[in-house]
Formats: sequence, structure tokens, C-alpha cells
Amino acid sequence: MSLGERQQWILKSIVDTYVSTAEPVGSRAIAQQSDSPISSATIRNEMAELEARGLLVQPHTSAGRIPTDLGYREYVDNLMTPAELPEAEKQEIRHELSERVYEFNDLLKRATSLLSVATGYASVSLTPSEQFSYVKQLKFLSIEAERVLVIVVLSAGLVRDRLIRISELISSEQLQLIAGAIEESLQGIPIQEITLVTVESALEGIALPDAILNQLLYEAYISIKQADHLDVYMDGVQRLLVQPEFREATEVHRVYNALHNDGLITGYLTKAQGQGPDRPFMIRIGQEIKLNGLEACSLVTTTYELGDRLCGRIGIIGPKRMEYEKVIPRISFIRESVKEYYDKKSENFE
Amino acid sequence: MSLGERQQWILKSIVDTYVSTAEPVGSRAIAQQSDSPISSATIRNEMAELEARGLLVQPHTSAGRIPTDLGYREYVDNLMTPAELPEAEKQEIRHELSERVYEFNDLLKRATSLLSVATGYASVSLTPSEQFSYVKQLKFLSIEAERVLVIVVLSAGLVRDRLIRISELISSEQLQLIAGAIEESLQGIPIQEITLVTVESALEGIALPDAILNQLLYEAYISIKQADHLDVYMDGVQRLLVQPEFREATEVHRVYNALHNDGLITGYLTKAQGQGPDRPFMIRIGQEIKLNGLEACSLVTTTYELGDRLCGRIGIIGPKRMEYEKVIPRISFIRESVKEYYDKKSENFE
DNA sequence: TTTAGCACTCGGGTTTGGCGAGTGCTAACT
DNA sequence: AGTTAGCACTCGCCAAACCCGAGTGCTAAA
Repeated sequence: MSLGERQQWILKSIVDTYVSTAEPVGSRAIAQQSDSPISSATIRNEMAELEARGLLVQPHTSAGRIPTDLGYREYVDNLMTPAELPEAEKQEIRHELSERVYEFNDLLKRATSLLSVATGYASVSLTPSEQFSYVKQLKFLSIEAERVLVIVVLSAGLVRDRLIRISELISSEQLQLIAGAIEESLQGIPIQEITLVTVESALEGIALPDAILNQLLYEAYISIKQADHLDVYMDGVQRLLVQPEFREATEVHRVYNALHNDGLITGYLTKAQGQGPDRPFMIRIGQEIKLNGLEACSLVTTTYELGDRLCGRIGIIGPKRMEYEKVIPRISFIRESVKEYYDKKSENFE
Repeated sequence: MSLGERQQWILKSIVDTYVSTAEPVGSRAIAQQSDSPISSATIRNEMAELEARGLLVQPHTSAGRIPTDLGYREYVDNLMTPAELPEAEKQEIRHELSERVYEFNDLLKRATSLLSVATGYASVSLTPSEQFSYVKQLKFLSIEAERVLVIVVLSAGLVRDRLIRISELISSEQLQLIAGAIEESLQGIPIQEITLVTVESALEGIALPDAILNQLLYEAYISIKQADHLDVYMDGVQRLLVQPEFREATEVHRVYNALHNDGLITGYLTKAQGQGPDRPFMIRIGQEIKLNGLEACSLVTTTYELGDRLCGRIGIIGPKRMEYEKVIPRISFIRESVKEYYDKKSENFE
């Protein structure tokens, strides 16, 4: 590979121009750019070269060029220089971020929404989780006769709960006893490895009818499994859909289906979770995303960390023709702001 | 008003045909219908009459007629005869409804999804609530040092909770004491009427630093207010969007924005909640829905009841050109199935 | 090696004309 | 009086023809 300096400059110009106009860009447009030292003819030659190398394509003869996935890749890896955000915008985000936020998921939801506004594309995030979580606490809380709240506290401090009904009256003490026994038997076992049998082994020798015991076991098991699940927040999809690449209703449908196909995005982002923190941004362009329907999109996400165990993912989905230089610093800043707020809340609520 | 029998028959035929073809229907199409006793010329005369009465329109000269909102209204009120669903489909729904359902909201979500599949349009539902709910229980549960789970039980049995952090260590007993005091002071007060002041009055004379007391009060207050909030589930929007009325991308956007404008649908359905149980179905056609962007849609919803206090809403959003005769019995059946499952679970969890 | 000039290509927009579905009106029929 | 056949008319849709202009690749000169 290794492009000449002039070719780099031309490629960058083409990408920048195409990003802002969404129209194939011709040699003249580049040549007329204020700081261009070279003529359109020369640019044409270089463009032909860039096309031969697979970085550009012509949608048809007599049209300008547009970048290929590879062209964007080159741009993203070597050519762009993300700009720092202006202080005013930082202030704005910091201010908006804390409005009407009552718990962490609110904060994340809000951050996701802000990210969409700040970038103008669709945003997604994954609720935090830890890689190998286990059950730290399990409680049965008697709410009324025959109704019990099952509370699961995971190792990293996540709390989930679930309301169940049981068929018999049972005292708080007994409930506590059972919960304690289950809790103890699960100490240190990663949730993925817990099975119904694991849980069952806990209750040897507790003096209660089998029926009720089995029900509680089952409910505890379900609650634990549910506790580990991830939510995905998505916002501003309409901002993505108004992009000119989706002028066709069928294109809109393809993207819509991909995004709202339950669990598809979640699964994808979860797999991406593995990315090391050395390369904080994951940028997938067009075909590189393997999800059916998102071929015309790019996905830029990053991992956010809370405390020293929890992490999640946040980022945006835009057209391939995306303002990468603007998007990156905004995701960065929001990632940091979320962490900051989380830490602040942890040590001292307002 | 009062249409002649023949006019009724013609109007019904036109609506039925238009619903299935999405094309303006002409006099000949009606005349050729197998059971038509009359000629196209007569039908033309009647159609002109129906148009004069505002029940039909011609999109342009030399096109057939399509129903106006008023035409659909007449159809819905007087002409259609909803069919009972086949037993096979009932079985199917009953079977699907209970899969992987772990608590009521799962059931509702599942029901909503099934409704969309069964009708082929988008479906919406509102989580259950009661008209004048009050706080029945309030609990603070100490999870770890400095982390407390606030649990609110509403009068109808709804349970909501929220994890908070507090800045100081405080014993379980003290937490219970505070929660008890707040709980008592709120007995019988409708949630809408609770203010921060109401809550504050509870803690006269508890011996703890003001700072921590105030924080707990505030958190309790927020939790209570949050407990009352409604969720909306929506599913199968893509089924709506592929309808031919939304072939234009801009139309897709209008509908999309209306549906995903946070709180818009919720608010609308909540207001509709008031509908008496005498008229179980609310059918809003086109302009009758006052929401910007849904002019081409119809909204058919019904109230579901759980126990004797809780109720919510479930229904579908389709194009005006909707198979009302098929939609109604499906909503009915799902409403009943949800109630049935809820009751069954209440008395005896499998 | 760069650039000016030029012939060529081809997509997009506009115009034109024919086709056909559907209508309203009139006159005949029951 | 109500119904029906016949017919002229309207108008949206579609395809063909057409032009325009943007952009190219090539060639030859600087």
C-alpha cells in the first residue's frame, strides 16, 4: 500500500467533501479547493490510481468518485485528525447529562440520547456488566401474603429484582433461611455456570414441603439468570434514517429491521466487548459490520468503565459517510463524563 | 344520514376491496363481484351519492373511489361484522403467550408482540396502573455499606424499586424506622397529591443527622413518584411501515417520529384510559387521532383489566385501510388471554 | 511530470404521446 | 321511476425520445 503524500491529501479531500455533500466528488471540485496546488488533470490521474488500488469507485462513468469501505478505512486509520470539542459544547453536555437522572440506567439513557444529539446519528449503548459475575447476595423479601420480591445482588454491585407469587404462606424467617442457603451455595460460582441443579443442591435438609421449596428454587434460579441480562438503549434512529443514503423506503426498512431485530445489536456489541482497552475505539465500516441491513452504515463504539470491574459499551451508528472526525471526540467525551458522574455519585450523592 | 341498504352494501364492498388491494376501486370491480345483482352504471350513480355525502372520494378524475375517514367510520360503526377467530389460532396464541414469561411485564410484552404478529400491524400496550393509587408499603433494604434499595409497593400490588447510594453508614434498624415513618404518613394519600413537603412531615423527631435524613426523604419521594410511571411497549412497527401507504420515505419518517417521540403515545393512551368499559374498543380513524404524523393510520385499542383495580391498554396501530374485522377479535382474544393468565398466576403459580 | 484541451460517456430531468381505467351523461329499456 | 347500455371525455401512468451537463480518459504541449 503506502500512498504518496499527494494521494493521501487527495483521498482525504474526497472523503471530507463526500461526507459533507453526499454527492460523488469530481476532480474539479478538489482542484478548486482553496489550498489546492495542483490541477484537475493531475488529480484525475491520481484518482485513477486510487481507484485501481480499491480506495475509490465511480458509481458510473461520467460521475465523480466516492470512497470504498477500504477508502474510509484508510481515512479513519491514517488520514483523519479528530478535533477537540469546544468548551461550550462540553459545558452543554455536562449540564444536560445530570438532568432528571435518578439512577445509573437513567444516566446511561440520557448519555445515549445526548450522544445522538451531539453527533446527529443514531446512538446505542449497552448496560454495564462484568465479564465473570457471580451472585453476591440473594434475598427473598415478603411483600404481602403470597407475594415475594426476589433480589439478586451481583458481584460488581448490580442489583436486579423480580416479583413472584408463591402458593403458600411462608414466614419471613423461613424465606431468609432459604435465601441464605442458596446464596451460600453459589458463592464464587460464575453465573454462566450456574444450573438448576447447582441451586437445588443448596436446600438439602430444610424442613419445608417440597412443592414450595422447589418453587422458590426455581424462582431464584430464574431471577439469577435474568439478573445477568443486558439491556440495550438506542436513540435518535430517526437522525440516521433521514440521511440521504436512505432516501429509498426499502433501505429504511432494511436498516430499521436490523436495528430493531431484538437482540441482534445487543449480541453484536457484547461480542465487541472483548476489545482490549488499548484500542479504545472500535470502528466498523460498511461490510465490516456483518449485520444484514447495515451495509450502508458504520458503527463507532467504545467501552466505558465504571469502577474497576464493570464495563459497558456506547457508541453510534451512522452512515458510512460519517463525520468521523467529529464523532470520535464526542463519544470520548461522553464516555468520560459518564464515568465521572458515576464516580461522583458513588462517593457522595449530590 | 341513513344510507339505503344498497348503498350500505356498496360502501362495504368498496371498503373491503380497498382494504385488500390498496387501489382505488371502480364501479366495475364492484359490479363484477360474484354476488352483485346490479350493474356498474347503477353503482356509479350510488357512488356519486356516497361521494356527495362525504363517505368516498376520488383521488383524481378517472380513478376509482376510496373511503374517507367518515366512510371508514360508517363501516366500523354499522357495516362490519367481526369474525370469531378459528380455534387453531386461539390455541397458537395461548401456547405462545406463556413461553419464557417470568413476570407480568414479560407477559404483557409477549402479548403485545403476539398481537402484532396476529394482525400484521404495529401493536402498543401500556403497563397496568390504577386510577388513584397510593403507597401501601415503603421499604429501605440495606444492600451493602452505603447502598440501599428503595422498594415501593403500590395499593394495587405493583412493586417498583430503585437503588440509591447514601453517604453514611446507617443501620438496618434505623432504615426500617425511617421507612416505616414515611410509609405511615402517606397512608391513603393518592400519589398525585404527594409532594416533597408531605414526605418531610413524616420525620419529625427522628434522631439522626439532618443531612442523611433529608437524603433518604428525597430518595423516597423520587422513588414514589417514579413508581407511578407507565411504560409503553410497542412492537412490529416494521409491519406497519411496509404498508403501501408508506411507500414514500418521508411518510415513513413522519410515522416513525410520531411513534418514537418519547411519551407521545403514552400520553395519548393514558388519556384514552378513561373510556368506560361499556364501549370496550376505542377506534380512532385518521384525522380522529390528533397526533401529528399518524393521519394515515388508525388506532384500535381496548382496556384490559387485572384484578379489580388495575387496568391498562392494549391495541394496534395500522393504516386507516385496516382489516378491522380481523383486528377486533384478535385484540379481544388477547385481552382475555392476558387476564386469564394473570388470574391463573395469581392463585397458583404453576 | 504536469497541464490544457477535447472528444466521449452516461445519468438525470423534461417533454411528448399513447394507453387504459374509470367516470358522468344521455338515451333507451323495464 | 328506476335501471342499464353506450359513449365521449378526463387524466394518471408509462415508455420513448431528447437534451444537458458533469465528469472522465487520452493526447499533446509546456
